[in-house]
Formats: sequence, structure tokens, C-alpha cells
Amino acid sequence: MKAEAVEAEALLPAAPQAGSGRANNSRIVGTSVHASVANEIGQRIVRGDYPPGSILPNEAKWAETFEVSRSAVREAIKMLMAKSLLSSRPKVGSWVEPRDRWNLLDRDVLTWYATSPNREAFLISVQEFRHIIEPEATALAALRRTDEQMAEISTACREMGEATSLPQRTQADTRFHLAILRASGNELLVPLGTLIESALAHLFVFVTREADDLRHAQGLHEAIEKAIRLRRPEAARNAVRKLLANTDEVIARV
Amino acid sequence: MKAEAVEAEALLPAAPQAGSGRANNSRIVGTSVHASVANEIGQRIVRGDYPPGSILPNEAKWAETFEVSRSAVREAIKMLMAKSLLSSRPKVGSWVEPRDRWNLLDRDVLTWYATSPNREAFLISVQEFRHIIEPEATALAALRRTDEQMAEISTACREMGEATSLPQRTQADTRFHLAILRASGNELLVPLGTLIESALAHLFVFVTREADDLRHAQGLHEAIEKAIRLRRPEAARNAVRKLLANTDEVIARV
DNA sequence: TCATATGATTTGTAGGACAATTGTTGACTC
DNA sequence: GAGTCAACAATTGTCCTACAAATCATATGA
Repeated sequence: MKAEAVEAEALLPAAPQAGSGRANNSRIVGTSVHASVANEIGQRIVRGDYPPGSILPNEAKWAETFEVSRSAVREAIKMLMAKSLLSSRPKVGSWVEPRDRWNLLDRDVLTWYATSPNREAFLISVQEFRHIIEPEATALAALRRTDEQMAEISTACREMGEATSLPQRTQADTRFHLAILRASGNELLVPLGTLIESALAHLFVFVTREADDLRHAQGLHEAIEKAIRLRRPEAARNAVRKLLANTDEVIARV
Repeated sequence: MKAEAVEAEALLPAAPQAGSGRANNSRIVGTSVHASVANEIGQRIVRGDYPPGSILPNEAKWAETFEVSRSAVREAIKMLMAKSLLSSRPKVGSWVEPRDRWNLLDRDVLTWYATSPNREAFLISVQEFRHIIEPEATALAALRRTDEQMAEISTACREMGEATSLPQRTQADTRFHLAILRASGNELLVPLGTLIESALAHLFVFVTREADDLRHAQGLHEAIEKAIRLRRPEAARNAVRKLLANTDEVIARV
């Protein structure tokens, strides 16, 4: 090809480069090349740079763009195919699949979605989804939890109360909700934990809670814990609904 | 390496080989090599051949086993990594991730799960999941459907009634439920369509319905269609609950 | 006993070569 | 002029080889 050596794009968010000079090859830390490439391309797709149905640049082009080997690009693309973001055929190339084939519940896709321009739409969808899932999941947990699962839930709930920093509290909060999903006894509910994780992680950025709010929220969590402990599905369902309503309200303020 | 040329395993379900002789290289039809390998390894993992935490054979070993190149194996493994079934590190190898990290809601993983030894557990989980999701999703659809979406739902419902063969009917049934999910106005619900698809596909194998059952089920579907058409969320919710109860009963008979 | 090197194994990355697939173009025929 | 068919070209698919990087295990030494 006669293509001139175009400026390669950096894969990771601009590492402060020691030796100034050439701005790429800045692969910095723990991430492997194919993972970075998958991340970058995936993000662009979800962000809308390449609308569904459109043909992506071919593998050689990506390799050139990122200054990596075609093998690495191919592995990245295979990862995106596994998430149904892409398909490809010889001579045609790779194209973006229609949006309703995307596996939006995938951890990575969700992350890309959460950081894309329409963050608010995302948050609203997730919160609505929680309204559908969590009351029922918690009711099931109240019926079927084992003692070990109960211990996990109680521990997380207590650590939430004792947390001294917001990140620490958020982490305990997440553990609390994930433990409930696991205790529901339905394996298919567990993967939805990524949704909740994502929701809480992004909520925590938005929200600066007052001390009063914190105490109130803690009380709501403890009500859930209690209902599960006493094996009262109906009470559990209602307690979760109250918590979600509270969260809705916090969101609405912003 | 001193490894003897061991018998390679066939990737696809035993093609009737013309020239008898060597039993592999039987890659037959439209599937690419890396996809076949991913399918085979994925199925084995979900089936339980390699329990979570255990180390898989290394890439070279897989390449030898399937008589494909290491590149193809790597691309397959990357696909499984994208579904969180695997992780890998240099020198250590690839290991199976804990079950609760698997993306069970992924189309492929779900298929592998559905064909694994514990099919019944799978079907029960899916049906329970439907109880959680579908009533609410349908209520939302009743509130937010557009006219185009309504047309899709009505068409599918009608075609269900007019279907002359069971596969044809199942297909229309699937389209009906997927259209409702899409009409719910919550993007995150759409990916759950794979669950319902899978459920109906596998239910249809189990069940041989009587003419009476068929008429009854059709009536239940039409009730749902009507509730959505008249924008009555509460009626829609109840209609779906009735349909699911009916399905439960059919399952219980077997 | 603990820290430190060093060795070996496995994945990670690169690059090149060719096969397979298939859209496109152009020639040929009716 | 329309339609059919063959040749071409572009792109992914597959294979191969070589080396780099990471890291576990072992041995070595203080």
C-alpha cells in the first residue's frame, strides 16, 4: 500500500510520557494489547462512532491505526463478536450488528454504555431494571437463603454502616446487593449483578449524600437484611421497594 | 516435542465421511474453525468437564487436539474470555472462572447450558426468571408501545393462531414475546429475549400439546395482546401471569 | 530461614504467507 | 439491451514461525 505512516492513536488515556517524543506505544500498565484494542473499538461502537449496519475499517487499517499486529486486532475483534457487537465475512469486512442484538448486560458493554454520551438514559434504564428485578430477587432470597448466604448479607450490611469513606461504603453496598442476588437461588439472576454494580458505581459519582440521608438509607438496608433473616418474602419485597424509591428520589434531585 | 501424534478429536458432530479413513478434518459446513473450537471448549466448560478454578490444557495442546493452528485456538479462547468463562496469564495458563462470573445470559453460554446434563435445572431457572421479568415488561409495553411495535405484536399473535405446524407456531410465539420486550421501552430488557427464545425452543421439544391446550394458550396470548393494545398495564400484567401459570402447569406434567 | 537469582513454561505479540469467500466488474451471448 | 457467466480483487480466515513478557518453581547463597 502507498499509505503514508499516519499518526497512530494512543490506546490508553494519555500516559504522562517520560521521554516526551513519540506519543504512542504508551501501553503503560497491566492491560494486554488485544484487551486495549477491544476496549477502544468497543467503546467507539457503543458510543455511536460506527452506527449499526455500517462497515468498520478493516483489520489491516486497525493494525495501522493502533500500531499493533493484525493478530492482536483479530483477537480484539473476536472478543467483540463474542458480545454480538460485530459480525464479519470475507471480502465484506466487519460490520456493527443491530443494537437489539448487542449483549447490553455484558460487563464490558455496560461499562462502555455507562461512559457514553447518553449517560442519563443509561442510568434511568438501569434504575428501572432494578425495580423489576430486585424486589422479586430479594423475596426469593428470603425464602431460600442458606445460613452462609445470610452471613454474607449481614456482614455487608454491617460494614456499610461502619464505613468511614464513601468508596468504602459503596463497596459494601454493592456486596450487599450481590449477596442477595446469589442468595436468591436462581443462577440466572447472578449475572445481573453487573448492572447493580454499575448503577451504584455511577450513582456514587453523582450523589453527595447528607448525613441524614445516609442514616435513612442505612435504615432501609437494615430493614431488608432483617426481612431476609426472618424469612419474610413479602416484607423483603416491600423493604426493597422503599429503598429503590429512596434512590429514585435522590436521582431526581439531580 | 516428543508427543506422539495422538488421535485428533472431531470438532463437529461426526460427518458421514466419504473416504472413511482419517476421522477428523471434518469441518463440514458454514462454521469457521475458531467458532467451532470456541463452541467445543465452551460447551465442555459449561458441561462441567473442567470445573471452575481448574487449569485448562494449554493452547498448544488444544491446537494438537483439534488439529488446528494455535492462532485459531487463541481466537476461540478470546471469545470465551469475552464471556467471562476463562481468564489466563502467561506461564500459568487459562483457567475456568468461578461460575458466578459467567455471563449466563449470553446467547451462546445459554445454549451450552441448555444442552448440558442439568437441563431440568436450567428450564426451571428460566421459567422462574420469566415470572420475574415478563409481567413487568409487558406492563411497561402497555404504557409505552408505539403503533409500529403494537403492529408487530399483533401480527405475531395472529400468526401464532394461524400456524399449521408446531415449529411455525413456536417461531411466532417467540416473535410475540420478543416484540413485547422491545416495546417495553427499556433497552436492557431486550437482551433477555435470548432467555425466552431458549425457553420456548426447549419447551417445544418437551411438550406435545393437545388441541384443547393449544386453543387455551392462544386465548391467553390474545388477552395479552388486547391489554397492550388498550394500554392497560395492570390487565397486561395479570394476563401474562396467567399465561406463565399455564406454562408452569404444562411443564409440571412432565 | 529468608532473600535472591536463574530457569523453564506459558501466554502475548509480531509479521508473513496463502486459502477461502464473495462482491464487483466486465465480457459475452441471446 | 438484458441477462448470464467468468475473471478479478479485497477482506477475512487459517497457518506458521519467531520472539517477548510474565511468572511460577527451583536452586543458590547469605
